[in-house]
Amino acid sequence: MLLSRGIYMKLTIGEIARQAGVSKGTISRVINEKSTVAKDTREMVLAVMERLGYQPDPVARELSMRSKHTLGIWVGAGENRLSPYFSLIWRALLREMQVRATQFVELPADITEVNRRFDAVLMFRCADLEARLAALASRGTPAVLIGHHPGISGVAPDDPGGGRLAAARLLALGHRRLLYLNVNEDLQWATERATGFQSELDAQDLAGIELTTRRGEGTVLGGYRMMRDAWQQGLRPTGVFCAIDEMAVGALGALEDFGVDIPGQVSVVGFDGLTEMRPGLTTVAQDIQGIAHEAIDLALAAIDSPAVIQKIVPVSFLEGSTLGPAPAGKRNRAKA
Amino acid sequence: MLLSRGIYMKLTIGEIARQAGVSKGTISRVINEKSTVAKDTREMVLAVMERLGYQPDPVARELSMRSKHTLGIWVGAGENRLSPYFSLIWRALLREMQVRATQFVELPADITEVNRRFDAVLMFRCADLEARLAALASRGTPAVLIGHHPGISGVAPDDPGGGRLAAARLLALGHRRLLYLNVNEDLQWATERATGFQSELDAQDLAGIELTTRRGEGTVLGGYRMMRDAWQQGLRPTGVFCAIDEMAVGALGALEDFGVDIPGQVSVVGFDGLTEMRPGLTTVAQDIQGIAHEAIDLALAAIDSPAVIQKIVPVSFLEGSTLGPAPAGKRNRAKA
DNA sequence: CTGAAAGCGCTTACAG
DNA sequence: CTGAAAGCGCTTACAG
Repeated sequence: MLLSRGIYMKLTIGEIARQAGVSKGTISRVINEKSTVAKDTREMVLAVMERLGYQPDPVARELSMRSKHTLGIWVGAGENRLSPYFSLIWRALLREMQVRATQFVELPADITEVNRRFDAVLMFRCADLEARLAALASRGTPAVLIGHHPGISGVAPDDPGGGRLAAARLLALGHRRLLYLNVNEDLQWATERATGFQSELDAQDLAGIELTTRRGEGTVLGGYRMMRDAWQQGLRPTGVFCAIDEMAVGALGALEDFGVDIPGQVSVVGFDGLTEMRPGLTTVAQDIQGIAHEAIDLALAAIDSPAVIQKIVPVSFLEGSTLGPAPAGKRNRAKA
Repeated sequence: MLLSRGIYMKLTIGEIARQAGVSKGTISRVINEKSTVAKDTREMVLAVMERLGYQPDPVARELSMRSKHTLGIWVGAGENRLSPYFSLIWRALLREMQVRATQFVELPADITEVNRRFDAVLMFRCADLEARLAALASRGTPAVLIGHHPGISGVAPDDPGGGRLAAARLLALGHRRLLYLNVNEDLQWATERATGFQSELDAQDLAGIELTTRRGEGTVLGGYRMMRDAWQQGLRPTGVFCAIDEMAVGALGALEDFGVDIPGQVSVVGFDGLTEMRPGLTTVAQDIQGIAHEAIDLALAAIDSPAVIQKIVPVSFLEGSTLGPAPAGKRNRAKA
């Protein structure tokens, strides 16, 4: 449909207002779902927007709506920015800030270069966390962590719960000989996933449970090597739980190379929910968008109050094609 | 330093203008490096901005500057959005659009859901490219490709040149027994990298060159498996060139598992420049930011003109620790 | 070389 | 329930 002022004119709230015969304020109220618009008016406006394919301009919304706050995201040198998980959480944060009309800026790794004032800063867990927190504290800038750490607001997935979930599902399917592939660094989330897994095994206290734990590099290659070595050394788990999906992908690769039937002989469960990496992967999924949402909430809250709030976002079990019942006849039988 | 209107006030151009004793217009001209500002004025303004740690608000700039155009990025279902390369190009595009004050929006995978009008759309190469181009053409929306394709504007790295570069370096270091690990899909860039590599070998026409090519999955695991199998089958290249860095990382892993000295016995060269994945990786690096820059240029140009422009962005050779001279005594010697 | 003013597209008190 | 108007922080003709 031709717009009256020329086809290349950007569609704005003004044009919608004109065609709908109401004021721009009313259009805005419809967009923002304010309750103060008459039903008829609302529907008429929506129809016009629909007909013209109008979408409000996010940049203008942001400038107009925003809280006057600037949030920084501080990615240090340590994080693996190329990891799939990081890529997802990053995009989730962007999307969230756009929706919340909050300005965000990426800080340089070296904070001494930062001249600009930030109302709050979002960080990821990293090796030099303490130093960074000190740097922020000395500037009086509140910090919020994706992860958790004593004395600072943060949001993290339910790592222990995820570990328990994985254990419960494996046990319910009859798996007794279990292998846990962990990362070789002492990372808090890794510890919690392991602890959760173990606690569920303890809680169920079934006969014949055998758990072997191995540690290695938290990558596809790391998972591959651990699984390959374990198998070569005669370990014959029926259920494998991996601290992160990358390792699960590697472990699956190794099992495939041995001609092992999945999930006929061995079931594999990962953690994070990156099924895009490996369609059909069974995994404990993080709610990445939810975490991003909470992180922004916490950051905004931290500007006004020094209260430390730690949020846990639930995880869910994504059942794919790499999980099945333990092979018949092997249940409860001791390792060869 | 305390701002006169309260410490929590957002620092704006108005405050800088007030403290510098000039108008907002002048501040803006300094920010934008217009040549029409007196040297003294400029320096004074810069000093004030520096002292206060002022940074212009990108959102306001965008709203005020922008070309009135909306660019869409169309990521289909096909791309591996979790790949490191995708993650980097995505962030580069974001940054570029921010700098260029161009509005951008991600389109849903299914274009029939798109009601909104886009002035141009940026796409990546994918399986259903033709169908997508047709969909855009029927709407009269110009498309620009990251990659290249007949009849459509696009920007791509110099894939053939990169292949040649890799070959030239390996040859110059005395490597004669070469292995090329390629992806198992017929992707244009893969073909061009291979062709470039081969063409340099042909051009130099040295004695004793042996090139083996293998194809496999374009992942770390794929590279690992190809290298492992090749080695197990007795292939003893001194130089390995991989179509993408992921494969190089995998190949290096396999060689490590065999206890092969790198680069003493074998040199490995990747493609893309993802040294973050593997510090010290020798690789043909793409200029990702440059590609993003050109892509936006082309998209903006496509709005005004139907001309088809194909841009090639140069690559560079990143010399890391996985490249060295061919082992002495093995040069020019035939394979065992 | 610089200032005053209009404008980017939207939101939101303030009236009515 | 709705309109008119001011404002978000910046840029850019237009004068001078």
